[in-house]
Amino acid sequence: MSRNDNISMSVIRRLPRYYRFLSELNEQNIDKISSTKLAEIMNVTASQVRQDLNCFGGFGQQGYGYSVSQLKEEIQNILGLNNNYKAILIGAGNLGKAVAKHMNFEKLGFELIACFDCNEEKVGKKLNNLTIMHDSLLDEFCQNNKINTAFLCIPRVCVENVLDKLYGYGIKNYWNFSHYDIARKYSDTLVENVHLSDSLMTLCYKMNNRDKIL
Amino acid sequence: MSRNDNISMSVIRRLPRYYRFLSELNEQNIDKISSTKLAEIMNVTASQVRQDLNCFGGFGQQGYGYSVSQLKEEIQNILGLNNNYKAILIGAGNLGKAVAKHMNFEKLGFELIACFDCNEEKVGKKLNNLTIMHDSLLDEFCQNNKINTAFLCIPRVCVENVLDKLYGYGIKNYWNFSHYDIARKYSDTLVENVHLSDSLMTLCYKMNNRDKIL
DNA sequence: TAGATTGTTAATCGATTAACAATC
DNA sequence: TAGATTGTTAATCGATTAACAATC
Repeated sequence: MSRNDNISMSVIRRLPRYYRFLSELNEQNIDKISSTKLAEIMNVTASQVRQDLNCFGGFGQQGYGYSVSQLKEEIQNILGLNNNYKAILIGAGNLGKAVAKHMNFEKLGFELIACFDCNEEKVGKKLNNLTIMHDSLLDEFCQNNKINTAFLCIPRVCVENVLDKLYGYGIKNYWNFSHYDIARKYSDTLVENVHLSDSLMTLCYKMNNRDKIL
Repeated sequence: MSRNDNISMSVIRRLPRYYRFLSELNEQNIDKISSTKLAEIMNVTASQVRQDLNCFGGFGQQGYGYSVSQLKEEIQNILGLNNNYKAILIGAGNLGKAVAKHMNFEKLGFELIACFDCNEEKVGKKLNNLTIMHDSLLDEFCQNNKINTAFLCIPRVCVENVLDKLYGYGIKNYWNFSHYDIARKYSDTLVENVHLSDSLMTLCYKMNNRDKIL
C-alpha cells in the first residue's frame, strides 16, 4: 500500500487539512471528487493533491477521480485516528481546561484518562468526566496504567521536573504547550509543540508588513 | 536596513524562535554570540542563522559575532513587538479564557481591550481586568473604538456571522482558533490560524510511525 | 598581524508544479 | 470509442547548506 517509505513532514502536515475538507464533502453527501476540484476547494494545486495522495497509495480511479468517503477513510487510517492512545493531562489551569474541554479526543485517536495539577485547590474538582488529581499521585498512576502520551499544559519552568518522571515511566510522546525543548533532553521522544505566542508574533509581523504581504 | 524586500514565510516563522533564545541568553547576561554557537543552541545550521539574519540587515561584526541584546532588539523590532495593537476577544469560553489569561499580550505587540460572548451567563463576569460584554454590544464598541485585531475563540459555525460584522467595521487582522477559512471569504485580511486538532493529529501520525521517524 | 567570524555567493537539496502517458 | 482524470516522471522553483572572500 505504501509507495513511499520516507514521507516528508510537509506532506504529513497537510493530511489533517485534507481530512477536514474530505469530512465536510462527505457530510454533504458528495461521493466523488477530482484532484482539480479538491485543489480548488483547498486552495492548492491539483498536482500537489495527486502527489501527496500518491505517497500512500493509488486511491483514485483514472477518468473518474477519488471516492470521497474512501479517501477520507484512507487518510483517517494513515493518520491513525482510529487509535485509542491513552493520554494524561498535566496542568489543569486555563489552558489545560480549554484543551480538555475543547478537543474531541476520540475523533483524534486519543482518550484522556486522567489529569493532574499541583494546585491543591484544583485537586478533586471535575474536568469533563475526570477528577483532577494531585501531582503526587502521578507516580502511582503511571505504575498502574499504560499511558501513551502526556499533554503538557504547565509553565515552562515546571516541565523538566514532571518530564523526568514521565519519561522515567516510559512515556515518550508529548503534546507540549510550553517552550521547554523536550526533544533536546530526550531524543527518543516524539513531540508536537504548540507555540501560541509564536503564532501571535507572526500575526504581529504580518500586520507590520501588510503592504509587502498582500 | 532591510536588504531583502521579499522575505519568505519560512524565515518569518523562525523569527519568534530566535527571539526566544536570544531573550534567554540576554537574561543570562551573555552579551555576545557567534552564529555557530547560536545555531548549536537552536539546533539549526550556522548558515541558516546568518542567512536569516541577513535578510534584515548586517547585525553582526566580522571576527566577533552578534551582540545578544542588540540582536534581540532588532528581531523585536522586525516582528513589531513594540506595537500596541488593540485587540478584542470574541468568545469567552474555555479556549478564549485560556488565551486571555495565558498570554502576555503586551510583550507580543498587542493589548486586549474587550471581550465578547453570546452567552448571557458569561456576560458581566470578569476576564482579567475586562468585563465580558454581550455580542449585541459589538457594533457600538466597534464604532467607538479603533480595533486592529480580533481573536476568534468561537465555534466554526459562529464565525461567519461575527466575521461579517467585524470586517464591516474594518477589522482585517485575525487570530483564528476555528477552522473557518477567513482569508477565503475576505482576501484582504491577514490571518494566523491555530489548528489545535491538526497538531494533535500530527502527533498521532508520528506515534503510528515512530520507527520511520526516529 | 593573525585569528575569528561575518556577509554573501555558489552549490545542493528538497518540495512544488507541469506535463503527459496510462487507463478507467 | 472518446473523454476524463489519475499516477508518475521531468522541470522548475525555492530553501537550505557549503564555501570563502571580506573585514573586524
